[in-house]
Amino acid sequence: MNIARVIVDVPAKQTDRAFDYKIPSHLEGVILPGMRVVVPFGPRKIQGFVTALQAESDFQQLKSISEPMDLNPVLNQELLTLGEWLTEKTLCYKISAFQAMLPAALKAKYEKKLVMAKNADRKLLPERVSALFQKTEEILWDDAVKSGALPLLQKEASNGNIEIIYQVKERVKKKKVKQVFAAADPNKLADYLQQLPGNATKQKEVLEYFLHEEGPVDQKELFSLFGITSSTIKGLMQKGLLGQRDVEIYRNPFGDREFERTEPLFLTDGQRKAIIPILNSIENNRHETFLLYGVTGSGKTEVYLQSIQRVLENGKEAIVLVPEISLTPQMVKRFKGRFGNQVAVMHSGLSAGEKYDEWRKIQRKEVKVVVGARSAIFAPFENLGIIIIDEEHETSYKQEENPRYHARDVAIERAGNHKCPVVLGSATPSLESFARAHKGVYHLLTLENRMNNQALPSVDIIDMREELREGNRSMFSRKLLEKIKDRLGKKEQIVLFLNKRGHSSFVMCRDCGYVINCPHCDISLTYHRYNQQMKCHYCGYEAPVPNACPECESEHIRYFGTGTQKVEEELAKILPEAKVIRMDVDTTSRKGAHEKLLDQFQDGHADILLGTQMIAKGLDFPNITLVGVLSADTMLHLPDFRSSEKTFQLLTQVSGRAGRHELEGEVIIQTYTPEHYSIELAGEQDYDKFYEREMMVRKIHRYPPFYYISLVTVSHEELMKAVSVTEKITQYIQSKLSAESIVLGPVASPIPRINNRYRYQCLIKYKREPELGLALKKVLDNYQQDIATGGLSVSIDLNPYILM
DNA sequence: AGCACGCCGACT
DNA sequence: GTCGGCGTGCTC
Repeated sequence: MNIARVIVDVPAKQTDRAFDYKIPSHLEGVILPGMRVVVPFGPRKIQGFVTALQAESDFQQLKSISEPMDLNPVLNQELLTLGEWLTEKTLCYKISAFQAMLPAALKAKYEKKLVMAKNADRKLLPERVSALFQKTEEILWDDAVKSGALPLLQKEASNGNIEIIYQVKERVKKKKVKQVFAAADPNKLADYLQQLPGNATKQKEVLEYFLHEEGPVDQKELFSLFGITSSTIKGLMQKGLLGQRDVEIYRNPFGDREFERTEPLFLTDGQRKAIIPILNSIENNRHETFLLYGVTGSGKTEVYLQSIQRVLENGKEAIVLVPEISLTPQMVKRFKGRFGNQVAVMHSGLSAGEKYDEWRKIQRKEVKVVVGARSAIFAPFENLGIIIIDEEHETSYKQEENPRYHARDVAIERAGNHKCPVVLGSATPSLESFARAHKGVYHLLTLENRMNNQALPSVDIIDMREELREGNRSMFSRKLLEKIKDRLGKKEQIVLFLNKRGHSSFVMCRDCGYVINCPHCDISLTYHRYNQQMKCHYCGYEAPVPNACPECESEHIRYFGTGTQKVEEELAKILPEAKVIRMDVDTTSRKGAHEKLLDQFQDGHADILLGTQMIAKGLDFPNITLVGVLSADTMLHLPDFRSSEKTFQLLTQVSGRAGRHELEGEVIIQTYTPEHYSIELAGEQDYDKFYEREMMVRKIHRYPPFYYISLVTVSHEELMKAVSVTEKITQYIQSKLSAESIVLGPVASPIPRINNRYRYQCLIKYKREPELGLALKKVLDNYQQDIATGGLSVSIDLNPYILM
């Protein structure tokens, strides 16, 4: 078994297979499946993943593995197999699947450099070249290109005077601290202490310290303790009195924060009824998917916590997924509070190094629970007892780049491997999941009442067209304003929700109606007030607001649409006494800002919390009695068959923020389309009715959950190329499918151009097409050349969540 | 994805 | 005659 099958780090069709390598004798038994290795590949060296060991290979001229990159495999057998599965399910490259399962820190970094050959005679080198090597031993390739001396250097390389080397490097280093310890016994230290000259005061102090404390001490601590620098330590080390070593440590994103321990709460009848089947499944090692459907505030989290507790008692591990956006300190607190340092947390707010450290805690079995966003589903546990997905309906569980996986699917696959339950929790389940629960594919568990039986808040829907007709042109309806004033008077708190950050959404000329678009994308530019710039959210293009309309030269340029910033300004104008905290991507991007703002609000330092998406979930403050949704329809008109569902879910989630404790809550929803069923039913907080209504719509239009959908998006710099390729793909797919399936296309994408690339697409709706995956694979094969060199891009999503 | 190899046009 | 353009095919 001295041959390794290796998947190399070259994401391309032609290299999407295993390459065999010899394992050099000194590495036999060291190299194991799941390890990262450095291998020679053509003239360069690259990273690869060992997927298996074997005794023989069909290939004649095997090369040898250069070196291992890990002491222990980073992928266990289950994850290796899961990688294969991912590849098939999402049509991605094997290497992409493996990399998606690991923290980004483990992705290789490559360096290409030039060094002088060992036997090269400096004097024989051209002057320009030897001058370059005067300062450094090695020259980075990119620097060589910039210097313009590359042709010369290459010539010397072919003469054998210069070597081109390829290096594979780690992206992130393990964090280490230097520790100092006594390297001699106390007697010897005491002896030396005597011999030291009187002016060596610092050395004396340090030695005296080590007479009592022999143990390793962080060097930093010594520095601050005695006001010394490393030279003092070095001096003592040279005398053989002290020793120094590097110790690996974890970065600690939570500081030395203590989390207050909590005990399991007494379950309500409803919770108890819901948890029994889950515990049953845990005890019997049964793979089963539960849909835990409970209104906001019904205590789903406690059900999760106690299920996990049972899993831990059985010596197994748990994965909890929460949407990125609600992975708030509040959420972390609940899990760390219950399970202490058995919990690892993985979310995008952590640096690459911090994520890597949390991942290593899992890998080393130092923790038993991981709470994290989408990618935490790949946590390298080996003894999973439960997987929980909170806010199951959230679209952020779908990865929108390759591999385009849905965490829910991965969860069910992994739970199948481990014979353990999956719990999907939501107050507003996705139609797909609720339908599956109805069909009995998932086991439906319902929490009907809020804890302490609080009433759901009362919801008022305000028709903003009516307001306009009656002369109210502000963004606040009279009723909302009145209620806000009322709460301000009572010292109760208010949450205002707006689904848009920034200032205005687009810039338009009032005279001719010209909307300023991005020159590279077919999308309007967004106005950002802080720097007076218009920005494209797709390609990053930025430009100042023009003084005059580019079309008609009118100076009546106006900003349309309302963002959080603008609301904040407006509030300051009409309610100057109100203290407002604004929470959106712009105010929470700094580390810890999120928590700080929430703490401020909780401590009553503000009356109004104004924010986007991110305040829709998880907030649980007793003093909130009014929730205002400033514009319910912002997402309703998106070209997306799920827009009604998303609107309903969002409104329901936001409404749930009010009146969770003793005080009763009220919700005001402002809208221009009050008659739309998703808004009307959100007002009535009737999920079941919404489900029925929406299912009818989906059935008529043949969308999920009645049909599966797949989306092929083609893009190219030339419009005609994009169109013709999409046309051919559409025809081919059509010819491969049964009569019940529907192929829509080719049509321009909802955003027909991004970054100067034209985008066309083809949507496939089907009930059963076992051959579709194969056909789509063939499509990719067929256009492989154009994709590789012709600037063509073909992306395939087998279950898209964003149709743009 | 790189990179080498190879086959054609424009220059010392 | 050679330098360098980028099309083609290979990487264990």
